[in-house]
Amino acid sequence: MARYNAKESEKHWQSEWERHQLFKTPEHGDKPKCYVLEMFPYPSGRIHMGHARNYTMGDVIARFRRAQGYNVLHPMGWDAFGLPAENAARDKGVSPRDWTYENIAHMREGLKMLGLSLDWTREFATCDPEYYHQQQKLFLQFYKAGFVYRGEADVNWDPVDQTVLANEQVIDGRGWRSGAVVERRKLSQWFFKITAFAEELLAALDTLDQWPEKVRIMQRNWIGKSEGLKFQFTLSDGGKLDVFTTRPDTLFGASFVGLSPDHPLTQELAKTDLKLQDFIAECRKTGTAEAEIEKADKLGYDTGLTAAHPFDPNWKLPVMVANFVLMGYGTGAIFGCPAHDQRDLDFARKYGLSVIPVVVPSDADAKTFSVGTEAYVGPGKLANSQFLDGMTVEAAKAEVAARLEKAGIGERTVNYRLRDWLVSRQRPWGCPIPMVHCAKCGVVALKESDLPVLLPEKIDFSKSGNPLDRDLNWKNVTCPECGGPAHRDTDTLDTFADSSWYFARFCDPHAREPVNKDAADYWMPVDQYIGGIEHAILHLLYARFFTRAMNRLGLIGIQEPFAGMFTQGMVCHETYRDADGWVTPDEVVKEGGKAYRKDNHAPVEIGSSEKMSKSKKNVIAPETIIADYGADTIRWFMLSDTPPERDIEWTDAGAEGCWRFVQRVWRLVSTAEGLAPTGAKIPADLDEYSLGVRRVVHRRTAEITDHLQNLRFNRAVASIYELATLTGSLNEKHNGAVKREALEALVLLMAPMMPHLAEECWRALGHESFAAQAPWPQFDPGIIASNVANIPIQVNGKLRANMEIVIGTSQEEVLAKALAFDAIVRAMEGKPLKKIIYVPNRIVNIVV
RNA sequence: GCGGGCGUGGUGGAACUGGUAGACGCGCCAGACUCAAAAUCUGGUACCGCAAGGUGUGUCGGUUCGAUUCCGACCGCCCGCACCA
Repeated sequence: MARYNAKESEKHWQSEWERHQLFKTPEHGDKPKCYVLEMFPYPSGRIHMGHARNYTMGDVIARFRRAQGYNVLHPMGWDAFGLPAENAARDKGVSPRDWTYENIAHMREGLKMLGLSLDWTREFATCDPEYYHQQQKLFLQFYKAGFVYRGEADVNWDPVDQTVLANEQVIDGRGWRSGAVVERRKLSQWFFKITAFAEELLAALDTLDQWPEKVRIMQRNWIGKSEGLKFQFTLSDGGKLDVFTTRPDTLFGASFVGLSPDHPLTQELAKTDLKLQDFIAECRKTGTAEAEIEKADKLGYDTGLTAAHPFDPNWKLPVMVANFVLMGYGTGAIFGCPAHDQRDLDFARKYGLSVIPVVVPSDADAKTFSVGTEAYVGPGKLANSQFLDGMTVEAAKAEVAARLEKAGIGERTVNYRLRDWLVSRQRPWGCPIPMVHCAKCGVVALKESDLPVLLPEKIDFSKSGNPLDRDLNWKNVTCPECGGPAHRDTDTLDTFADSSWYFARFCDPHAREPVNKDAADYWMPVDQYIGGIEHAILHLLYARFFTRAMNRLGLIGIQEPFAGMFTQGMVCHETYRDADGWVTPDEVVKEGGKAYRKDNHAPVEIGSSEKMSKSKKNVIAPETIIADYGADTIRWFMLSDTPPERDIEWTDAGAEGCWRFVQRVWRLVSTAEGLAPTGAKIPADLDEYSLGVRRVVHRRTAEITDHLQNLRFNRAVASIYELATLTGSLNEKHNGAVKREALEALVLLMAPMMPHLAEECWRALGHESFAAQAPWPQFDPGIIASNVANIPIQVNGKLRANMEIVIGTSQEEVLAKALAFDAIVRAMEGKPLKKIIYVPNRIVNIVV
């Protein structure tokens, strides 16, 4: 018997599949449809283990559904605009376009080596002019429908490179290339009005029952609906100030009024207050990232103004500008109640403001209750609050709201944390925004007939700033309204826009409109979407928004793009380091649990397992593994052991184990003896010996089907191991047709996971057809059923004995048998029987 | 800071709606085959104990006849936070 040659076999079957166009999307027909999609990759140059994991899972679903008789759409494309291409262009002097398409070519080969059942005829890249042309049309339609508007937003500005920086390009407050201290600057930019859909996007989460609960929770929190009260303070200079609060009940605990540094009133005051200008400048040194702003030390500036308490005009609260008050949330102004909000408390302690507890927990005394360094945010009764004293938090909220509404200075409002989506990017490698700025007509939208706005052939990265802004040939145009001189918008769209509708485009990737409605009506929504948890919020929310906006425009019939969602975990590996820093796995040999350098045998420290990353040098390239063991081995590894939603650790030992299993299956099939011919009927009068085998085969078939339906790949793998062990134990005493049934079940059940090996085995079993086209094995519940059950017997919840009963044995009989066991008698000795619990056909528990 | 998640043998993990904790894989140990090694096959493997038995699912507490599973508090690690994708 020859060893299984994965390299040859995989190449052979991949070309056979392609020659017979097995994975070309079928015509609509009357079969049920199944749209399987994995998040398309950024073409970084090489596939990595994360891709291998993600695309293997999707491929298993696609192949499984095809076998079950579904029409399957399983496409692939490229999320091809973005920063890395610009960085490469700047560093290596290549064009971002060439760099990107070369990477795509490499990665396409890498993916093909995995044996994925993709319809490559539908492939596109978001940087294809054809794709971003359609995206520009969408932008114009969104604009006409009022889903796009112009507003101001902060950006990270690098004063040396004269450019806007992404958050990841800001390191410790400095530009990553120039090292210059980054400033926050305001720019006039384009926004998508996602907040118009806030309530819908929130409410519809409840309908997404095939999404992970944690993703829905994250989205819910991100949208951040809060019901609260907006009310007005009267200031000492006679002005009015609106604040928003979700805790009106704590109004008597107020000790200051906080203004955002970006609040219009702050800006107004700064005009005549140099120190405030300095303070605002200081606040702007903090980056634009929320985490950074909230982690920064609390800073405040006393404006000298005071605000009168709405229930006591003589009670004056200082009005302070505070760096932790965000302009984008509520009204950009708050009242601070230090006793019941941690940020306010930190701030109050720093600036010596009073801390008055007004909500007292039920087990504390109002007279002595005080707040130290930790704010009390739990439930309780109101105190120190005049007419609110003794009320619950909820009642007090309602009371304050009612009184302020009656006084005409307050209004109950709903507020969302969700902000509108800023889509302008000052970058040259993105989808150009199809707008023109005219001195006379202002901002003018292009006509559809003027599209596409193509990126310039050559993008000049030799100087600082945005290349599109400097390319006057490209930038200068005539105004579509008045024909006078005008210039293009030199910003491009956030690459999140590109990935917000590509799934709809795959339904007909070359349609003359963004979306072919007929095709989308058939294929959408995506039945199973798979991707990383890191996209749980933004990408999914933006895609949901796009789909709704397109729905309003009549471009698509559905509201929610992804019926089923699954987020897979990351791929990790041990890290190694020596005195000179990180060491790559292939520079290391391991002996007896210790690691050494291959070249000079110097000891290497083994570090924790972490997400594979270039920076920690703990990357294993899928191509290497495929070259050594083949695609089926890497696929099997990705599906084995670790539940798909959890992080997986790549280990050499595990890979070798998978490889051995590939060989074992091949040996089982190729050396099988005494099989009945293909298509042989199983005799009705089977002996118990062969019947027992059938029972297990059908039981495993049922299990594996169920596991795959629920994306429990690791469990399916475990069941296949058990099935393999069973087929290995078959001998000359077993019926030949039963043996064939067992082996064919093994091959077809593993086929979605190890498709190449399955084809080879299918041939070896005498079939001329493709395993990839064979129908999914069926199981017969009548064969699975067993008439005996094992019953554990416990005394006081502790296992003492086991017995076998015939299912349906009466309770009396079961208990009598249980009480007769030696071990039970011994365990009960000298203790009076209290009661017996019997769960039919499951367990007996004797309480003494 | 805010939000989300995870924690079970030497190791990855399994345990359906609260009902025998450790399926299956890796590793390790023993045996078979072999001149030998590799590969393969068979058996064993939570911990303590000769055994009877006892102890065990991050820690502490609670509910229950019975808790890995439900509740509360804590500890540790990981992810997201709007210009990375």
